[in-house]
Amino acid sequence: MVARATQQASTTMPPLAAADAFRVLEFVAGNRRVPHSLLAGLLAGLPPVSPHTSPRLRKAIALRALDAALSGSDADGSGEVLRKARDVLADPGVAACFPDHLAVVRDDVAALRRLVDAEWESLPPSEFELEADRIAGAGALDTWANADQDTRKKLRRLVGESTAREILGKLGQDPSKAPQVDEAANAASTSGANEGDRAQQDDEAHLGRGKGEASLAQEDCARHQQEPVERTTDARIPEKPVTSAATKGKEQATSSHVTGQAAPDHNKSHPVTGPKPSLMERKPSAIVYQWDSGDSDSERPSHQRRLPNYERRMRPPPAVPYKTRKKWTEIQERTLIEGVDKYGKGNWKDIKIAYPDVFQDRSTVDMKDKFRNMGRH
DNA sequence: TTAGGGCTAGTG
DNA sequence: CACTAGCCCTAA
Repeated sequence: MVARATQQASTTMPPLAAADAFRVLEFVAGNRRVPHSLLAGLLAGLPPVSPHTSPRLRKAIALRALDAALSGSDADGSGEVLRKARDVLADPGVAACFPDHLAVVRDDVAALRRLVDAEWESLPPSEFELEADRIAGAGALDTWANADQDTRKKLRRLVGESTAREILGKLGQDPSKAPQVDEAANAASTSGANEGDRAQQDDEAHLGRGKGEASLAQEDCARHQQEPVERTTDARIPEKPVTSAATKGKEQATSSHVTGQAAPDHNKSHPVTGPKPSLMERKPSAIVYQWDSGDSDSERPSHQRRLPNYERRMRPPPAVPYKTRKKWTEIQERTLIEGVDKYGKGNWKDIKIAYPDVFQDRSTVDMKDKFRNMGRH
């Protein structure tokens, strides 16, 4: 399966850029649950990666070597395990990864194992995880708050519709709140300065996170990386195949349901196609393979740990997202008219650039649509 | 980037 | 139910 996966990757996907290969490897190598054989398969399928840029990767590789050395039994008292571990630690590159204490405990296998466990636990988060945290995790509100409309669109693609809604909701654009509340908030904060505060409070309240920033994210990620490996049966990335003429027609027919809720599907006889593919949103049809977790495995020394059983289990489809609508303020309407007077109808880009504050959360298409609506009466 | 077609949440 | 405003999608 590993072989198949890597083969798949190398044949059906464009070759990974070195930087991306690095991220993949950095992420996978640092997950202790991923067996070394699997990592080796991955390495074979990726462009060459230099570990030198990432402490996490360096350390993960060193820890894997130590794990391998410590995996044998030392019950026979031959000292074989200890000798292997010493060999590994003799490598200055490995020793450099553990400046603190690990290199000191060279003749106590049990202590060494405990320390290796601790080192795994404290492995810094991968770039993937940090980035995910920035766009959909603890840092999401900041990132989204500072993103312009186009960037938000991209973010939305990445995190998926329901997560995007959740984040926007926390940013104070919650569609479930009464519109006048939204209006009031709008009027009160032309600058949006207090949005951040409120967002942060919301974030902490909703996510149960009271601690601060970077360290928090790190903790979070460190924890996640030791969590179960999930994998859908449909793990191949290109969810949306190259659009052929035939599928285009279908798509057009259904596309507008995409953002709508539980598409009523009236008068359309074909099956409802899912929302735009997102890298982070779960497909309703996805099947999850998951390590079963509920045991006290972490209490055992690493060499006695078993890889948990691989268990197939269905996940329910994600909650159906709702749409956010933002009413145009009077200022925006007036400015739009002024802009059209000044720059001419159709030069939406110019108008947007001319009044960046007013149209910060409006795309040029929004402006075009609004002007069309305004002209209808 | 823009124009235009079309869908739908929200409102009365 | 009808209508409108806001938004999305695609072609050009």
